[in-house]
Parts: sequence; C-alpha cells; structure tokens
Amino acid sequence: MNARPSFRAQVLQAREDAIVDTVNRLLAEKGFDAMTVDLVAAEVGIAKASLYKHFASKEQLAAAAMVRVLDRALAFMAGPDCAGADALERLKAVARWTLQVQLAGQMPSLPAQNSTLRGALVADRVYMDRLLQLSEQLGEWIGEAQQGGQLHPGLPGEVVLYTLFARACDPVLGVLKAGGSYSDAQIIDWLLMSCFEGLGAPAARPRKGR
Amino acid sequence: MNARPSFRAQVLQAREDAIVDTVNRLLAEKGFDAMTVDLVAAEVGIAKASLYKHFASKEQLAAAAMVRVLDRALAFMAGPDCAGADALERLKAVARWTLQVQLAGQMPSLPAQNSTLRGALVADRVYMDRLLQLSEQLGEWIGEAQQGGQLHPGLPGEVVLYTLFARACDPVLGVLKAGGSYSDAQIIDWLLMSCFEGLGAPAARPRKGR
DNA sequence: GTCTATAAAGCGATAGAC
DNA sequence: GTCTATCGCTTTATAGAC
Repeated sequence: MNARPSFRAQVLQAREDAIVDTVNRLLAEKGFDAMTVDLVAAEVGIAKASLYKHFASKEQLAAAAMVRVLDRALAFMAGPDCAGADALERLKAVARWTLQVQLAGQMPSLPAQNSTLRGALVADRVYMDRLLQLSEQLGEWIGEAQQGGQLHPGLPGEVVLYTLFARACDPVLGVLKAGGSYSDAQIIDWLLMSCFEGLGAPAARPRKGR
Repeated sequence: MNARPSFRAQVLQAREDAIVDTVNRLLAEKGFDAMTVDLVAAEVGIAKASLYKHFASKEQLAAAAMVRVLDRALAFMAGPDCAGADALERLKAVARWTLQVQLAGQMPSLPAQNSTLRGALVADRVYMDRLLQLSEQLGEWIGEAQQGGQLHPGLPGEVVLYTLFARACDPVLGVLKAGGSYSDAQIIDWLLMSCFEGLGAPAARPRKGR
C-alpha cells in the first residue's frame, strides 16, 4: 500500500523474511509434522510468542513458505530460461528447476493427508492466487505442447499437470542423493529422463493403443 | 514352529490379523503421523492396553502392516500374472498391481522423513527380509529387461527400482481419484503410461544423448 | 513486539485389578 | 490377555510483564 515504507516496517519485513526462510528450510528437511514451532523460533533466534505475533498459526507459517516458493517458480517461468524456448522445452526447464530447488533443500514437503493444513491453505487467498497463476501458466504451455504434438497423445493435460507437481517433490531424488554415488547433475538428468521419456525403451513404445 | 497350533493360538492369530488389517487401512487413509493408537484400538474394538500386548509400539504396528503388503506383493510376483510374461511385462504387471492396491485404499503410506520409524523398520528382521526379497526379485527382472533392450538405455537399474517403489504410492493417483471424473481403470492406464512411456511424445524422444 | 512462564490438549505407553 | 485409569511427555498456543 505505502510506496515509502518506514524503516521500522522494513525491519519487520526483514525479520519475517528470515522466519519464512527458516520455515522453508525446515519444511524441506523434516516435513510439516516433524517441524515444531519451538524449533522454528529457536533457529530464527526469537521467542515463540514473538513468532505468533507475525503468524497466527503453524499452518500460516507453512502457507507463507509455500507462497514464497510459488513466487520463485513464477519468477523463473517469467524469466529468460523460459523465454525463447518452445512449450515442451519450457516444461522441461520448469521440471528441472523444481528438482534443483529440491536438491538444494528448499522444497517444502507438506503431507497431502493433513486436513487441518489443507483447510488453512485453501482458505489462504494469497496461496490460492499463486497456485492458480502457476497452474494456469503451466496449463497454457501444456496445451501448446499438446497441439504441437510434443506430449504423449494418450495423456490428458490434467494428468501431465498433476504429474509435474508430484515430480517436484519426488522422493526418488532424496533416495538417490542419500546414496551418495552420483552427482547432482547426473541425478537430475535421470529424473528428467524418466519423467519425460519413461522407464521403457523407445522401441518398446507402441504406435497405437495397446 | 508348532505344526498344530492350539485353538487358542489360532484365535490370537486371527485377532492380530484383524489389528494389522485395521492398521493397514488407517495407514493408507491418514498416514503414519495422523494414525493414533487410540483410533486403532477403537476400530479393532479392543482396549489400547490390549493392543500393546500384541505389538510393542506404534512403529511395530506399522512394520507389521508393511510386512503384510510386502508379502502380498511377493505372492503376486510369484503368481500366474507374472509367470509366462517377459521381464518388462512382469514389471508393468507389478506396477499395475501396486496402483490397484493404492486405489483400494490398502497401500500404507509412511513418511520418509520420520527417523524413529525408519530406525524401527530397519531393525525389524522380518520387514527387512521381505524388502530385500522384493528388491532382489525386481532387480533381477530389471536386469533381464535391460539386457533385452526393453528399458530406457540411459537409466541405471537402481533408478528404475526406486522409481517403481515411488510410483507405488504416487500422490497423483489420489488427486485424480478425488477429482471423480475418471474411472479407476482409466486412471491406472494413464499412470502406467506416464511411468513407462513418459510425458513426452514418442517422436520427441531423441535417438542419441542430447 | 519481545520476552518468560504457563495453559490446554493430544498422544504414546504403562500400572494394576480381574 | 483384557480392561479402566492414568502417567509422562510433547506441542500448539496464549497470558501478562516490560
């Protein structure tokens, strides 16, 4: 609202950024359930009661972290890496970016089954707005890629969209990373390959429906 | 040990089966963290203290449920659906079976990040034995399929194995199911397609490394 | 807004009678 | 082995002084 925020407001904003950063990291490390508000406060270096002056609940903390990562994704999709490429290349670039974020320990992992959290997220206007923006942009690119014959003709765009979301937090990456035998770049290449080209051999792919 | 278990032992075994059934269903429904021992006892219809006479901890309950589903998987892999087929068809049959189990609400979903649970599982001899058996059988088939040129030549068998495990509890299935627009068979076909053939079009697959 | 201290509730696990 | 009742701990959230 205010074009020239006061110094005091800037300090508060910076503190909230630090909080969200910590929440983001802890959500990626331990997941929502194992992340305690006490630990967040301790890592930020403030008292827990102070945390609750900035965010009304643990769910609001998670929502703020999700908004941040969604904003980062939207910024990437509007950036140079997705500028001159065709639709399929843009989708692959986004998928690669999500894997890099996950590899960097910055991809929050929320339990899909926690109903309290789900309720808080769908009730969060900012979160839902960002999620919708991202889905619409991806849906647009998916449509383009389909019309260009770049996507598997047997798969609806909806399935492609959900699959891309799911691969952004694919546990396979963590397992391969934990094994320690492969480089980050190698892991990302394999996961992108399995996602877009499948586990089967090219020759094994049938020309028509089986 | 005993070839002729007493009637009393059979009753106890039946009760433990009922417990594991309930745990299996609740793990699939709510996940490990949201599943409370109180709820398990209530659904089985016994007191919580009685539960702890059969299983020493919540983790042991989860381990028992995992052993059950691993045994079911091993039985399927030794059964007629995997008998006369070639290696790739066997792998696809197993993947399809896991999706059907998930669709039936019988696939336990454990948090990969819970260290207490992980420790209890790796310390469980029966669980580790079944997991190893299953991994070795799958690894064998993967090796055969690779030698037969039926799997993507760019992917190591390890990546294929972990991916199959991950797709067994792929959240995409739940999202598509919750949407309510598609039949169970349709959903399974799409997920198998995206897993083995990938999201990209056949023509888009490069002949050699990009 | 930040702190210390505490309330309030949920949950895993156990004691002890039968 | 099954039950009722409860312990002990963790965790979310808040009260009240400064």
